Amino acid sequence: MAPERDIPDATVARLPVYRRTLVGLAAAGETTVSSARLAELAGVNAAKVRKDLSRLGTYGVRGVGYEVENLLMQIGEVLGVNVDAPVVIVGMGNLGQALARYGGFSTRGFRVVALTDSDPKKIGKKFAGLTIQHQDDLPKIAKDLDISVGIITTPAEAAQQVADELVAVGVGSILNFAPTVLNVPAHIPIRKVDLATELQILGYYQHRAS
Amino acid sequence: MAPERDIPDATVARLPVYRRTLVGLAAAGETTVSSARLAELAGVNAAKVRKDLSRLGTYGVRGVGYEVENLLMQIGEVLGVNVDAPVVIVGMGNLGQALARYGGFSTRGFRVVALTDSDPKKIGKKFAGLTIQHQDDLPKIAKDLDISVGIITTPAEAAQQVADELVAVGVGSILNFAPTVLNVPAHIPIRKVDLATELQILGYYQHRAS
DNA sequence: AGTTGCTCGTGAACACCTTCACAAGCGCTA
DNA sequence: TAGCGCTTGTGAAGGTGTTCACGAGCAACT
Ligand SMILES: NC(=O)c1ccc[n+]([C@@H]2O[C@H](COP(=O)([O-])OP(=O)(O)OC[C@H]3O[C@@H](n4cnc5c(N)ncnc54)[C@H](O)[C@@H]3O)[C@@H](O)[C@H]2O)c1
Ligand SMILES: NC(=O)c1ccc[n+]([C@@H]2O[C@H](COP(=O)([O-])OP(=O)(O)OC[C@H]3O[C@@H](n4cnc5c(N)ncnc54)[C@H](O)[C@@H]3O)[C@@H](O)[C@H]2O)c1
Repeated sequence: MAPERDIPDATVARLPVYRRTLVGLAAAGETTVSSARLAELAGVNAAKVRKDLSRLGTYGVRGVGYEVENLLMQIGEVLGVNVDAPVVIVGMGNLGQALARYGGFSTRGFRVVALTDSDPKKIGKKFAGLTIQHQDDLPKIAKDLDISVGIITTPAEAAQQVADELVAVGVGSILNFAPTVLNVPAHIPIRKVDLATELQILGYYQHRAS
Repeated sequence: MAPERDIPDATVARLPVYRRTLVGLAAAGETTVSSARLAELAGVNAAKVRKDLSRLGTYGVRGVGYEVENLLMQIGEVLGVNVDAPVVIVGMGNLGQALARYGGFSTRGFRVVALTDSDPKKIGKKFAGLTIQHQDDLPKIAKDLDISVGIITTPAEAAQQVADELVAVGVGSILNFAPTVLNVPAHIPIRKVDLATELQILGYYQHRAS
């Protein structure tokens, strides 16, 4: 039951990519895959794949490769994809609406179960079968639906306050789209998706090449 | 003129965060900032800030700190934020529309100048002052507007094809939102923004904590 | 000018990650 | 059972990134 502990961060970050690749292979009817092939499809080095997978306690078969289904199950176990985590999206502007309508969550172990906003004009509107509720009702929503993940898509100025509210109602992890650094207790995992930062990084490499 | 070469990847990835922080400080009327303060606001270690900034050839003043305006200019120079890079968004679905309406590009050196899609029903629609054009017209668009950056927000299945088309018309860098690994020539910088991956990484850390 | 307090820049140590290279192991065939 | 081809798992080496710790330098005040 217990997945192996202490998987390196770099490995954890690659597991979802392996998983996605394996889902594709399984759909194509492949039953086994070598580290070399998986590496090519996932865009990484083959030795890295083997080292990563060995961290799971997963063992491949020498001379043959890894069993696709088995590997999928093991990675799913480690990532917790097999449990369905309830998600709330806070801030139903441009981005929040796009996320609410996105269908790619369900196959990855996440289910958007609530949408909130602080703008009275938005309350009551529907997206993808859910009604936007007021941010002030978050405590009740979180309790009723046992919210586990919070996604922040508010303007940067409101993001810290929203993060505090999410932590207060017991959310277990946070994904932040607002371009600002958030302070949360150390035990709450938090990650950011920062489009503008990515573009600027690209800017550097392109700029430098010329 | 020439910025220092060979800035480590890890440093480059942090420069946009420093920049954003400095913009905030400048707006608040601060003229100098210490590495300790900048570190706290940017959520990193102070020694790291100093090492990063020393890579720019930027010099602070001992006993005082760094001059905010000067630092902003230097980072902007390195990132190429001071030139206005024309951007095309390919795939005007949920996400593409949200990005098209997003106002945060202009202050970071990027300007969305064209939107394309392959769905005839979407051609001609307007977003944020731009009209969606057909993907087949990309060569002409790229030439006329001197497109420098391509953002891919199509379904994963179409992403590689779109990437090839972007490369063919001479785009200088690519930002990919589709959950798939893209193959592009080595000289084209490419980065991905992968929401589902981020959620799964969070899943691991949350799962593990329990 | 001398002293004090603060902050930078950086060498050195450490931790983490990647890559190479190869022995060990598996399945298949004869 | 022996031999062969293929692929894994991992020790070791090399590289990158982080953090510590401290000398050096500037400003301000006496
Ligand atoms: N739209 C994009 O493509 C894009 C791209 C990159 C980053 N971002 C970032 O994502 C965030 C959202 O962007 P957007 O374009 O959707 O902005 P938006 O202004 O369209 O939407 C923000 C929403 O948050 C709500 N809100 C504000 N304060 C709130 C609070 N305290 N509690 C709950 N809801 C609150 C607003 O009512 C609004 O509906 C911003 O931080 C932006 O910088 C957006
Ligand atoms: N919407 C989200 O919140 C979200 C979140 C994470 C990832 N993504 C990813 O971003 C991508 C877009 O998501 P979406 O929800 O906007 O999808 P969507 O289906 O709403 O939009 C895709 C658009 O791309 C267009 N398109 C398809 N093939 C094309 C081609 N060859 N050339 C040009 N345009 C083409 C379609 O006509 C459509 O308008 C997907 O890969 C999705 O997995 C989306």
